[in-house]
Amino acid sequence: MPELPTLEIYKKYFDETSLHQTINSVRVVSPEVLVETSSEEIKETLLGHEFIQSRRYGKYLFSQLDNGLFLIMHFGMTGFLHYGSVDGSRYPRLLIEFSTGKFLSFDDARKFGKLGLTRHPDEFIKEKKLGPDALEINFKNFKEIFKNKKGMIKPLLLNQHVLAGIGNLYADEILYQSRVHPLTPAHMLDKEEWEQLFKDMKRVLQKAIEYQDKPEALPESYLLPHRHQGGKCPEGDQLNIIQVGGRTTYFCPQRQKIKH
DNA sequence: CCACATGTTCATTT
DNA sequence: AAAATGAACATGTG
Repeated sequence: MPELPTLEIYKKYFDETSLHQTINSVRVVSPEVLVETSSEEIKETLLGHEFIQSRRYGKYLFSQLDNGLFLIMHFGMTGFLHYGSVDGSRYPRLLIEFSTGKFLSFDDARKFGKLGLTRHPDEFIKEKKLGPDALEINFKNFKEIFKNKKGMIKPLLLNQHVLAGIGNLYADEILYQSRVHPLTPAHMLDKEEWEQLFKDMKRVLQKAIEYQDKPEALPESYLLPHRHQGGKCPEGDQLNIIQVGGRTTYFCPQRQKIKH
């Protein structure tokens, strides 16, 4: 489920389990997930060192080592971290063993995840042309990034170059909360709708983190618990399912009317 | 066997 | 440059 709230949970998990322990062994199980680095370089960088802190930006987690380098982690669609014994991880791609005998596994069945190294996360973020982080951005900048954008609102929310962190599920939730139709051209939204969208984006992301990124467990008044075939809007209408920018999109035709 | 999946990137076309 | 569309990536699940 790796969207921003997921990453926030992963960061907490990483910080609580994997800091300040010397790394005793490193196994790159699937070199295919490495970007601009090699198994050898990963080993050299990690071995004998320890993680001292981490930073989340959008859907990325940067884990800093005591040698100044950062392990970059992106979790794709099915990636997650597991700390403990090796058995707890079915599809390990990178296995780190600490001096305590415990393992940290970067697990990713589908291998859409990516691992890399950098000395400067800010440079990496710049090179990747990532937009502002959805949880950090203020309203002024939020308005600014959509200025002159003519595209549909949902693909823009999903575009990591515009705004970093929002994925398919929470994009649907944010638009639902804001009563904005996913196909609405960005320039059609008025000032009040932008304010609503900004407010709901923050609220949804924070709520998702509060609920441990379990979309199904959100309150009944949210879209996500009903986001499945045959699901109904809490207000009674049948949810519509359409494709937007190649992604499956759920919305309530009553709540979210297209403007024109 | 088929359809679908929380993400990103690239090619093609408008 | 922008924006829309579709495919590709690799693999599990229903």
